[in-house]
This record gives sequence, C-alpha cells and structure tokens, in this order.
Amino acid sequence: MTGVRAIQKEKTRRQLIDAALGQLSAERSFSSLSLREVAKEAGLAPTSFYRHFSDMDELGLTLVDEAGLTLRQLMRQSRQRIEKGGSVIQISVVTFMEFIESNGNIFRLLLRERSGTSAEFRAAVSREIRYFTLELCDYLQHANKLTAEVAYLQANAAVTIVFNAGADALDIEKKERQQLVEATIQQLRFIARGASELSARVKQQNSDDDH
Amino acid sequence: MTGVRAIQKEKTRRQLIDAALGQLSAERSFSSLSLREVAKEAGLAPTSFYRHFSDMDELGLTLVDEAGLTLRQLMRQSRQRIEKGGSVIQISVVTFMEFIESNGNIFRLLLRERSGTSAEFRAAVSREIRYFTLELCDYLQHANKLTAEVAYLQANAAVTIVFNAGADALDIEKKERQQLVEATIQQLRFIARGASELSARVKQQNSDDDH
DNA sequence: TAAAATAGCGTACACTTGTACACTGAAATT
DNA sequence: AATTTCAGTGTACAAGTGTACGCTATTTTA
Repeated sequence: MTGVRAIQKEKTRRQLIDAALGQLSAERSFSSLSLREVAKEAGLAPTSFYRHFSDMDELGLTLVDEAGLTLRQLMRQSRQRIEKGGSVIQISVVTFMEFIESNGNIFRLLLRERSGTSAEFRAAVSREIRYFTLELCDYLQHANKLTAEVAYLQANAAVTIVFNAGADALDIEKKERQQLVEATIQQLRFIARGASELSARVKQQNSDDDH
Repeated sequence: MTGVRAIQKEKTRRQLIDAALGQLSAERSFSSLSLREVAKEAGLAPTSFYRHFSDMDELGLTLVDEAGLTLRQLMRQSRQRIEKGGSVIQISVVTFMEFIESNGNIFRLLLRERSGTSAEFRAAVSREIRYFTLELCDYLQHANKLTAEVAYLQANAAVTIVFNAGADALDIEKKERQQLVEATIQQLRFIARGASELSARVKQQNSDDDH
C-alpha cells in the first residue's frame, strides 16, 4: 500500500474531481459536462478518465458525497457559533448563507441533482439532506423538549425553507440578501412557534387521556 | 388572418410543443432534449423547427408558460373545492398532490428549470411561482386578517413546503404518499399557527405604541 | 391570373461525444 | 534480475449535434 503509484493515482483522481467542480457554475450543470472536457481540464487524455471512474455518473456521485461532507462541516461550524450564545435561528441562517456565498457551485450541484434525471443522484442528494435534517431534529428534540414526531416535522420544514432561501440567494444581489435573510428567519420562527404550540397541545391531550 | 396557412402553422407549432412535453419524464429533462429529437417526434424535418422557434430555449420558455397556465388552473380548482367547505389546508395539499400525479412531467419541468443553467428559465419559473404565491397571499390576508407582510411570509413558506413535498411525492410509492400528505398538512399548520400568533403580537405591539 | 411569400424538405458540413484498442514506460512483484 | 501490473497516451470510429443553403409546393397577395 501507499506506494508511489497509489499516491499518484489518488492525486490525479483528485484532479478529476477538482476539474469537475471547477467547471460547475450558474451556467453549467454537472450533467452538461462531458467526460472529455473534464479530462482535458484535469490535464489528462480522454481515455485516461476510465482509470478512475467507470463513467461520468460515478464521478458525479463522488461529487455529491463531497458536497455532503461540506454540508456537515457547515453544521459543525453552526453549532460552534451557537454554543457561544445568540439566537439559534439567526445564527443558523446566517451561517448557511455564508456557506452558499463561498460554496455556491457545490450547493447548486445538490439543488440540481435533487431533481435531476438520475434516480441514483436524487437518492444520494436526499440522503445527504436527510442526515442534515436528522441532526437538526435531534437538536430540536433536546433543546425544545418536543415530541420526536413534531421535532422531525419542524426540522424537515426548516431545512426545506432554508434550502429554498439558499437557492433564491444564488440569484439576487448582495443588498437584497439581507432582506431574504430576515424573511427566512421570520419564517423559521413561524414554524418553531407553531410546532411548540401544537406540540404542547398534543402533550396536554395525552396527559388528559391518562386520567 | 386565420388563413389556411396560419391555422396549419399553429397546428404544427402545437405538435412541437406536445412532442417536447411528451419526451419529458423522470429520466429525461428538457435540457437533455435535442432539437432533432423533438422535430422527429413531431414528424418534422430538423430544419423545419426553425419556422416556429429560433432555438430550443424559445420552445422551453413556451413550455414554462404552459406549465404556469396549468398551475393557475390548479388554483382555480382548489378554490372551487374550498368554497364547498372543509379544511383549507387539507384540500389545498390534496389538490396539489392530485395535480402532480396527473401532471408529473410538467411539474418536473418547473422544478428542474427553477435551478437550471439558464437565467431566463429561472426567472420565468420564479415568475410563475410568484403569481401562485401572491394569490395565496391575497387569500390569507383576507381570510385570516393578517398583516400584508406576515401574509406574504406565510404564503411564501407554504408554497415552498408544498412544492418541496410535491418533489418528494414524485419519487415515492403511492402508499407512502398518504403519509407525506399528512406530514405536509401538519407543517402548514405549524406555519399558519406561528404566523397568526406572531402577527397578533405585532398588532398588539403597534397598538401599544399608539397610546 | 401573375407574382410574392413561406412552411416544410433534403443535403451537406463542421463539431463534439463516448469509448474500443493497441501501445508505452515506470512501478510493483516474483 | 526478470516478469507482471497498470496509469496514462494516441489513434480511430460511429453516432449524434446544430444549422446554413437551396429547392418545392401551396397559399396569399397584388
């Protein structure tokens, strides 16, 4: 293991991944990239691509994994900030928007492949978003003392709202961004408030049943 | 006007539109369609395409308009049902899910082009969704006596949640669909509850300020 | 009725695409 | 030291792409 050869192979594999990521933009989706383009950008002959991935789909799924990793880093960063105090919702939204600003193309990848033409891609993206949601769910359950069910519904709704806001953020000017952030925060507050209200009511109901 | 020629032209234009719509599926996005394929499916020579659209983008934007039209029909249908009584939220969600079941490919078009590679497409889809949102906003403002601002935030959040649920519905079995519907309804209730709670508080605040 | 306009066709061309195949040189294994 | 493995190369090909151009047949206009 870890021979000169394996190291070099890993390096060019990385080059392919980076070449693909580098070609992504607002005007260019992963599915519009060609194997030849990516190989060329990585400084490889077209046919050398096959030494690393059996086709573009395999590379694409690797990118989605990579994106999921970035997403988890985001969460960690968010939690660190929250521990230092402040409004949880506000910090989360702001952190997410920062993530999008510096990882726009990775976020675009997730957004696009979530509704893309490959079932495998869609499943991969769903999985990453689900991890994200479940972590938030856990947090809500402990911090806000919610039913598991209500916590999940809230987490799911919140993630949907935030992702959607992120998508909107990609297409607007920086000065409008602030307004979007505030609107999103307010919407998350609606959800949080509604969840705890209705959760409390269910608990009351259950306790009535007990007597 | 209305000469034999114009009528025939409109007819083949329709054939092109229908050919394109007909090729859309879970595995096939609009951007993956080629001019030649669409022309062939419509029973035309490739170059005849240009007699009707200057390129595929122009055809695509026409499809988005068409999709928006279908969306507005959906709203009308929803309103009709609501007038006959019942839970507004429940009826809306169920109607939307029915729409997706019978117009899956049109909905997919909107979903995909919303985050696609053409700024013009994204803008067109945004516009259609905005109409949808504004109509809901109007309704909420009158029916629930909300601030214009709160009503908009609620409408926006609700549309986001419902669209997202629609996207999820496309990829699951029919039996799981019922569960998704119920979860979505619950999430919309969170939002509605939170909005009216926080709206009431703002009104109270404002009235305090007056004294 | 003669002339003009035009929807649709067929050919042609320059590109790009994925990938099969045979080859090379250096690293790994024996 | 001899042999095997294998990442990367270059050539080649069939298939598909958008679209320029000239032609035809029919409708529309003059």
